Amino acid sequence: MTIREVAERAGVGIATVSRTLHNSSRVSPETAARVRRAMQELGYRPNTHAQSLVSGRSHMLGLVVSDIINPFFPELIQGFQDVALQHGYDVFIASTGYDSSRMSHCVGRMIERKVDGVAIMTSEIDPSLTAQFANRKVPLVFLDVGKPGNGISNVRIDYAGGITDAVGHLLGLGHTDIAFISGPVELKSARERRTAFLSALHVLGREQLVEEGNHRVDGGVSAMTRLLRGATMPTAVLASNDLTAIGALHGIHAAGLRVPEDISVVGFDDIAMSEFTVPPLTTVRLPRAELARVACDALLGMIGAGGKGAEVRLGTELIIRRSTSHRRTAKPTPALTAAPRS
Amino acid sequence: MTIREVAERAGVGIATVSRTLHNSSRVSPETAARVRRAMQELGYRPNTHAQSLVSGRSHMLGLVVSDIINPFFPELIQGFQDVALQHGYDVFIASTGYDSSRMSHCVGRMIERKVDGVAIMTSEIDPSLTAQFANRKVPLVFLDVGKPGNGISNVRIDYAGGITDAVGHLLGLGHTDIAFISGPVELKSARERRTAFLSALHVLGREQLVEEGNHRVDGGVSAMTRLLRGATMPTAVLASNDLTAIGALHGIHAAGLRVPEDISVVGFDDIAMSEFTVPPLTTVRLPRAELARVACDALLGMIGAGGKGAEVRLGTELIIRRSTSHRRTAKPTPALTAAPRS
DNA sequence: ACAATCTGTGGAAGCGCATCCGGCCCGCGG
DNA sequence: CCGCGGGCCGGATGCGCTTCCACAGATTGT
Repeated sequence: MTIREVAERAGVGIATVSRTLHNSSRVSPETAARVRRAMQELGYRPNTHAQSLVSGRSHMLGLVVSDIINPFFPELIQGFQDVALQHGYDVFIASTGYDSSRMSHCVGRMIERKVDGVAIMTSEIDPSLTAQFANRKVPLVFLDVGKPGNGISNVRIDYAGGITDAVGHLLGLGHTDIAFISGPVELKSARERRTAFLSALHVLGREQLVEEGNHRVDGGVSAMTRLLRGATMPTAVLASNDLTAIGALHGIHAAGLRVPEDISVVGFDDIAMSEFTVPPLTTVRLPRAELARVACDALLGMIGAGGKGAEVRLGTELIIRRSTSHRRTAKPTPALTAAPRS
Repeated sequence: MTIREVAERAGVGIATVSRTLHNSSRVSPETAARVRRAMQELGYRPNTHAQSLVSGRSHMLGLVVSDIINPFFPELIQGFQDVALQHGYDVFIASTGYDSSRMSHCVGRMIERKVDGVAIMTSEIDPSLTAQFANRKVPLVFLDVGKPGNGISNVRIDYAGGITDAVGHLLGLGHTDIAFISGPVELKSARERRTAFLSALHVLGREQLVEEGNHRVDGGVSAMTRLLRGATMPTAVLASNDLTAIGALHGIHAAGLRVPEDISVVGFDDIAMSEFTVPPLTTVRLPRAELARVACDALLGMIGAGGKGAEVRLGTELIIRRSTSHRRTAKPTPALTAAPRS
């Protein structure tokens, strides 16, 4: 099924078919209609590889994420795909799973497939890989870690603002023994949140409780367990992301304590699941849909205009649910609290 | 950067470069080494569009899922991609979001991009769309709903077995008032589970409580709420998938009841989150990684051999965690139970 | 010794398409 | 009535690659 067969059936030349396909004004309406009918009848589909070969563009966008299993990313992917599809682009997803060789492989494939632009929504990427894109003049959008320049844009999230809001909320509830469960230190965005926590609590002038997690549930569980065994038990815990907070919820429950009566918990991201945890999680919403839209728009803008990159800033929003409450005057011990498990 | 430049630099013909690229034995080792060095120095990458144009194959596999936000699918996607990548294939993901026009659009793009095979991991697909693939001799793998044939394979999950196990577990714990929260009736796999539940409980010879959900958390919440308001309150609830079960957990907690003391809950799927709910969810594991592997293998097999399709069956496994326990002798009412919320 | 193979290589055709360029026909002004 | 411009259209070309075919030189069998 080629353009030639369509041309034959419609009784026109192949050039006319091609023009019709692209809604060129240089085809008379009657001819166009005839061509379109022929395409319809034959079930014709243009071969994108031939199109790409001739045009040098693939109408594909690359999207690099670190872990598709992390609920943060599917929502991002969805939003990104929505925008891309609207503009006639397809999305080529690379989930690296924190594996640098796989990452490198995927970058290679993207180059071979001649993606028109790439959104790198993870900070765990080797600069030599991004350089490969830059060398080939592939527009890039980074999350947090990019420096805007020629063909490079960056979306910056105001993590510090979000953390400050969360700490303010906890302080307002009377909490002073507030612990933080951080993400992996290698992650720039995680370090940023940790730093913001520390400086937000600096006013209290005392040593702060910080445990390291891994931005996954299991890390939250073990960090929480360590916190519970510590000398000073916190009355509130702020987690670097929602998965970690869910882990904390789990850890607290396993220790026979209750949320928020005994300990308040705050997350970060507002993944879909947070609304339905037990109890529903107070968290800082990171606007993923908007992030996706902004990133995709930035990419499309650079493709179209070949223009300079830009930096876009995105704020956050505190979502108060039921995992936070006023600090209790008397701190309970596990022994005094009925274990909710039979 | 084309094959011609590489040929020039290596002092050979383009045919030799192409042969080197494909590790043809018809190139002398010395020449091959020279060519490879030239490719290295130039940072050469073959243009896949040219390759696809000439070969008619794209080395891409399509993967159709209904909702990438549903945690079931990211894990499936991950597994599928793993296998595909190992065999040198890239994956083109279409998340339809239950929108048939988007679905149709994505199918069109897959055809245009000449995918070598498609895994359709959702039953919500219009037969006319799958026919488009079949007409073009694109191998297909279905989940549950396919009839194996020429170029069509099917992976069948033993939902009935899983449901029977779950019901058996509950029966063994002394429960007799067991409710079921089904998925959407349009979904064949959901109907299958519902039917299995009904026939597994047929032995009790009484009317069964069934509420309809939507395979999402919110549907689980509202179905559970309805159940709690009903004339006979169940002592155990079986949900059609884990998301629904999580919703049930939420609904029970919101009503001031406890799991599993007051009501036992069982899910289906065993998504990653189930391990960390409060309390951890007893559920029926659907082997997603294996499902992905089997589906991808089936596809690759059909591509390679052009062979007939086959049907593969996959069993399930009951995972017992903490959301189920023995039936209490005295059923509590909400008023008698301390509401765990301040 | 010569022919018959075999090995390593290069040239050229063609995959399906977009697009440049040239040709046709119509209607207009001179 | 002729020339000329503009609106439509068709053919040729080339995108980068694979692969068929041709060919030169080396190797073997007879």
